[in-house]
Amino acid sequence: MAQAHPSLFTHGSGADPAPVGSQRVPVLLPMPFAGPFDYKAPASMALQPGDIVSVPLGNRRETGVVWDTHNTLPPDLARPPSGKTVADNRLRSVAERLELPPLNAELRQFVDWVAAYTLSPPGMVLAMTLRLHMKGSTPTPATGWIVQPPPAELRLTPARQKVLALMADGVARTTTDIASAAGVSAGVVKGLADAGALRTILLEPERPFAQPDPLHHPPVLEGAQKEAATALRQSVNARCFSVTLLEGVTGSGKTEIYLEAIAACLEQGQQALVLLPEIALSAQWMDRFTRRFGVRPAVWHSEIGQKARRLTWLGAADGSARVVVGARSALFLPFCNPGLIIVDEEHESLFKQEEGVIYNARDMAVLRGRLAGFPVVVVSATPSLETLANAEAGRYQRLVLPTRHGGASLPQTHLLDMRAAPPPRGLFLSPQLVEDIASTLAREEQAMLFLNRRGYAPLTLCRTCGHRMECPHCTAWLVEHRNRHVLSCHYCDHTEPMPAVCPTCKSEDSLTAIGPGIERITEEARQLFPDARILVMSSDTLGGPAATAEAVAKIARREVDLIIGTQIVAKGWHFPHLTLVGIVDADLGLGGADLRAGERTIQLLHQVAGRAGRASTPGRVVLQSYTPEHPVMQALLSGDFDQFMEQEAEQRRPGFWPPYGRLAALIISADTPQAADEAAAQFGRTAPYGEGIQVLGPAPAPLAILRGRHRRRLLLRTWRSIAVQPILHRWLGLVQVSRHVRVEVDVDPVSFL
DNA sequence: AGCACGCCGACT
DNA sequence: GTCGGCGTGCTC
Repeated sequence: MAQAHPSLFTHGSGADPAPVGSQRVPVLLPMPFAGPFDYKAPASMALQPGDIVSVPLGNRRETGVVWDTHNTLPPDLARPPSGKTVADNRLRSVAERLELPPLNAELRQFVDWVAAYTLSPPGMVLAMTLRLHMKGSTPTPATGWIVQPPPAELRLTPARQKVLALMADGVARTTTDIASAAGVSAGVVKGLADAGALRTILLEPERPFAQPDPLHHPPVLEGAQKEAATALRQSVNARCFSVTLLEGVTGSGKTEIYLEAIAACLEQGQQALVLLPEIALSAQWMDRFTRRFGVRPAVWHSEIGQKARRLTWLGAADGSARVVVGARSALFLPFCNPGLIIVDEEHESLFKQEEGVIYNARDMAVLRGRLAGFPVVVVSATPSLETLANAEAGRYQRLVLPTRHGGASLPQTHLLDMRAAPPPRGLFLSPQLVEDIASTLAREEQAMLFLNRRGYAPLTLCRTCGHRMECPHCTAWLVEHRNRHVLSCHYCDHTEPMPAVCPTCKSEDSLTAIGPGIERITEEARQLFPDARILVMSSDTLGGPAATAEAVAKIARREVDLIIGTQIVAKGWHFPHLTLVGIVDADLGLGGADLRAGERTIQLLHQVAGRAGRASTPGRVVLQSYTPEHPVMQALLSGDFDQFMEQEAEQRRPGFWPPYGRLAALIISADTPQAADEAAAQFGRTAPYGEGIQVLGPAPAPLAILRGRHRRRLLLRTWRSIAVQPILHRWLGLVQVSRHVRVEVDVDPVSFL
């Protein structure tokens, strides 16, 4: 029969009753649970919130963090309590506390808020912080050797003498260091140790982060630059939450100015974080930082190695990493004393994480600053409408740098009406642009062609039967990559060989490339300028950060005449000899019903245009467009972005589109269209309603099939005064979807695909 | 997220 | 007759 007191009979894996003198602690695990799990721990372990612990879970061990008993969320974001509490006698015991710095209260609160804001399980947000990939439980500190008086009978071989000579300075070294420095084998070291001439000593943990010196090389600033730097320094010195928009055209010296904010932060003994949209591409940024502060900053992004990851994490936690520069995930590092976050290129959509925990690092940076009480600086030449609206409303301070510095002038912009002067059939560069490139090259200056499309041609069509080559797993055309003789999907990893005949009608030589990609433009340019030294910059031609840095260096050394690139060229590079930028298809990106298509296009094209004429020679920008009357083209022509953004604002205001309202998207995906439709219809039927609340959809997503999954979208739009999270919570609770249907919630969506 | 438990096809 | 597919459910 059932045991009267089960707890009396269980043993081993720890379901015994919590004895007096033990505590019940919530532990948040890096897993998609609704909240922390409770464990018990002996009072002698004296666990505190923030302690990193190892706990049993099922039949394995997991690393988690002792969490707070009471939540710190505002009512808007708080979730309904999960309800059930595990009885004392079913609690398992915390296995050990790990020798790692605890997560401070500020970071724990940040994790909870981000989880609540994005409707993600808090454990998944914690996982972004805990990405240490700790092998084993405790990190073993390295051990080294130092000399000690040898016993009299020690035999002194030549190899041993070399080691002892090296070690005479009393510095502790590891076996491998000794072996390589003394030019002997590791066996010699071992032999000396066994003979009693060396003894082990714990090495100090490595301090890989040299301290940046705020006085190393201060810039000479004047006028508006000086004022802006002073204002930023004041914000940092105030040591309280504020947000400042630092706005200035490309080449106006924004970086130098915000480096002054970092200097102020260093002077106060606090840590600074710089978020860049694509850290792997920023060799030039590192150089500027190093020139200013004398040392390189700590770096964080998703591809750094295990060791660097660990060091930067610990450096952030113990304060030895004074400045960290990183991609969006660096926002979740456990800084012990943060004093400043800079978000450079704040308008960049790369700050939006679109998978897993869906969040915008720019907005969450502002949140972290608010929770911990330090300033945040967002930086852009073309600020997002969201940020401009915040500045307008007085929530953000706005600093504007009106001119380029160092005598450089802004490039002149020319619009080419492609309807009036089209290129020859099958070609994509208009005669006027070709002439401009030719004369630029003749003057021995550099020119650039920009087209934001990889590959040779975006569409392959059969002239006989009209068949289009499409991805079998996505609603997308296959893009021809002629270099590799393949067709490839840009939304999944599908790649197939270029077929010889049409797969439908079997006609030979009937498949035709429609439209240009960067490879096709390169082909055209090689024919037009056979003597020019051409460099192609795209993610296909540049394997990684090292190759990108080398390409940029080649351009700076003037070993290239014509650069042909995708958006990789728009990343803030300094190309001093570049004087002409030709934009092959300025209209690209304006199609589709995307809320921010215009805004994004103008940001990208302005950024590309900004590559021209950064030194003393004036630059020229030529835009090829079939819609020159479009407001985006006109704004690029006049350079009046403020006016363009005001027009955008006026279009969004009446329908309470962001930033004058809030959006959240529900993306429903399933293996079959029926399952997706059924789930989407259920969400449609139970959609929230009320004043200031509206639901659009369900509708097939523009990418109706992605990686073989059928996708439907719904869009919740509310007044700005209404929080979307509680509405979404209630809504999700009303619908029970089958296990094969996935529902993603995207609060503040950027992409509408 | 992992991992075990649990029912239906192709093999030693 | 088993090994193993991944569908479902649980982990304090």
